[in-house]
Amino acid sequence: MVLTSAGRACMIKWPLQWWSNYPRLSCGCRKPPRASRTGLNQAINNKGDNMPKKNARVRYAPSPTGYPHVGNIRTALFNWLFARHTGGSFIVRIEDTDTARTVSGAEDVILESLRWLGLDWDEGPGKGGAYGPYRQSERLEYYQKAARQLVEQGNAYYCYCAPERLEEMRSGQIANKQPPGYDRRCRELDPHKKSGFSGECPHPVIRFKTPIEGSTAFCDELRGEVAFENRSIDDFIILKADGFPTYHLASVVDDHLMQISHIMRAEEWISSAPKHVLLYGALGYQPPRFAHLPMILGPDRSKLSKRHGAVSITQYREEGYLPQAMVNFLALLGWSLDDKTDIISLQTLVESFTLERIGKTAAVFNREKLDWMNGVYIRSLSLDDLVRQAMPFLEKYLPDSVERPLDEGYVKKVMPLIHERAKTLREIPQLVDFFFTPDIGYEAGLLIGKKMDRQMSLNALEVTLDHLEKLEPFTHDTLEQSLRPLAEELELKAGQLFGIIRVAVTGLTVAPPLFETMVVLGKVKCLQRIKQAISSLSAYTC
RNA sequence: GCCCCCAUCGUCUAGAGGACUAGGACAGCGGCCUUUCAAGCCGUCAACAGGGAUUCGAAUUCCCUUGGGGGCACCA
Repeated sequence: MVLTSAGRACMIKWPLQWWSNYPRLSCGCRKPPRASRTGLNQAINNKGDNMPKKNARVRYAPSPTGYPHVGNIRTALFNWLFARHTGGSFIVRIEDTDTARTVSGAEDVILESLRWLGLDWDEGPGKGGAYGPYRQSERLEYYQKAARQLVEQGNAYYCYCAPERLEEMRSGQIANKQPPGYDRRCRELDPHKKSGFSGECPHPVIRFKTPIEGSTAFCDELRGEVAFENRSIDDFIILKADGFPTYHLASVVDDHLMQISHIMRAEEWISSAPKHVLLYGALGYQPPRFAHLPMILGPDRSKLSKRHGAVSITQYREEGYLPQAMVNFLALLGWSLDDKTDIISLQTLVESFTLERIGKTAAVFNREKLDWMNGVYIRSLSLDDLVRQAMPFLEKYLPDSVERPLDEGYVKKVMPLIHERAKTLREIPQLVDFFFTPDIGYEAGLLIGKKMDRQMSLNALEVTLDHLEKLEPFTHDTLEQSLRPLAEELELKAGQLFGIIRVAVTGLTVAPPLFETMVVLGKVKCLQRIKQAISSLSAYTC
C-alpha cells in the first residue's frame, strides 16, 4: 500500500508477466470519502510512511523545438517548488530526440528563461550530475538497449511499414470515422527471420506490442485512478528509423535511470500515460508517481499556442515584467495558498507548496491581473533596484534624440516620479521621455486651460513666467507658495493653472505631479519651455 | 469518430456534508483623497451549468445530461 500525497491510497501490483492484464488499481483513490482521506492523512503524519515527501527528485524536461511558453514554465516552476519544498532535487533534462524539429538556440533560451526566474537546477546542462548526460541525444545507447530488450522479450517488434503506408491508412481511417491507429501488420513477424516486408523499408522502427485485452490504469496524484482500455492504445513507436527514441521510450528510460520520484507534467500527457505505465511494466521498472498539472489556456480557452500572441516567457521579460512577479503569478495559476493570499514571497511559496493544493481545472492566463501584480512588485522595488532594472529599457527605448549614455544620477531623480505609476518596465521610457528629450512636441491647443480661452491662457503663462523667473530657490515648497496664490490672483482654480503649466513643461496632460516634475527638470529648462509655450500659443489659431 | 480529463463571479481562486446570506483578488462601476494620472482607502456589480439520487441537511457524495478542454504522429 502506498499513500499519495493527497492522502489517497493506491495499490499497485506489478504482474510478473507483462502481458497479463494490469490490474485496475484497487486504490479506491478516485474520490474517496472525506473521512477516509482524513484517516489516511493521519496515517501519513503519525507513521513513517513510504511517501517520498522528502527529497523528491523531479525533472523539467523541455524539448528544444521552440521557446518555452508560460505553460511550460509553469510546469518548470511547480517542479522546482516541489523539489525545494521537499528538500529534493530539480533536474533539467533536454529532450532533443526530434532531430528535424530542433530549433537551434532554443536550449539556450530555455535555460536562460529558468535562470531569469531564479529556477536553479541541481542536475542538468551546464551543471552535470550523477545521472548524466542530461541531453537525450547523448543517451541513445540507453534507449536502444531498452528497445532491444523489449524486442527480445517479445514486448516490441520491428515494423517495416513505410510512412506513406501509414499516412494512407490513417487518412482512410479518419475518412471512415474510425479511430486512427496502426493496423499491426508487422506485429507477429518472427524477429529472427528476415521479414517479407523488410524490402519495403530498410530502416524499420520498433513498436511496442500493446496488450490487446484488458486495461491499464495509473494513479494520478491529483485526480485519482485513471484507466484506459488497452484496445484504445496503439502499438506506438518507441524507436524511430533514425535510431532515436520517441518521447515515450526516452522519458520512461530516463525517469527510471535518473530515479525520478514524481513526474509532474501538463495534463495533455494523461492520454499517453498508460503507454508509459505499460513500458515501465515491460521493462521491469517501478514507475514514479504521476501528477498531471492543469493546462494553461489562452483567452479563447484553447491550448496556448503562437496565435495567442505573447506566450514565450522571454517576451514577458522584454515587455518589462519582473521575474518575481511572473513567478508569483504563475504559481497562482493552478495552485493557491489559501482563500485570500495573492502576493506571496518566494520563500513562502517554497515553504507552503504542496501537491494537495494544486487544482485540476484548466486556467485562463489573465494578463490584466499579471499587470496589476507586476505593478505591485515594481512598487516594492527600492529606488536603486528600480533604476537598475529600468536602465536597459531607457537606453533602448528613449528617443534617439536623447544623448547616450544616460546620466544615472538624473535617472535616479526621475524614477521616484513614476515609481508608483508604472505597471511594466517597458512603459517607463514613454512615461518619462519629456525629462530627457531636448524638444517636446505637442499640440499648442492643449495649452488652453479648462473653461478658458487662448488669451486667458496666454496671460496665465506670461504671469507664471514672470513669477518663476524671480523664484529662488526653485523647490517644491517655493513653487507651491508661489503658484497657488498666483492661481487665486488670476481667478483660476489651481487645477486650471497647473494644467496649463503641466502642458507647457511636459507636453502632456497626464504626467507626474507638477512641482516635483519641475524641480527635477530644473529652473532653466522650465523657463525655457514656458517661453516656448508662450510663443507657440501666440501663434496658435484654432 | 474513439478515448481521457474537467466544471464556483467576465478572469484567477477559497470551499473536506451544518461555519455559506458562498469568501478573497484582478477587471468593471461609484465614491473619498487630489494640480492631471497613478497609488491608497471605502463601497458596488457579479458565480455554485442542468436534472435526478443519498441525507434531517449538498457548492461539497453518487448517477445522468450538457458544456469546455486534451489526446489519438517515425512531435514532444
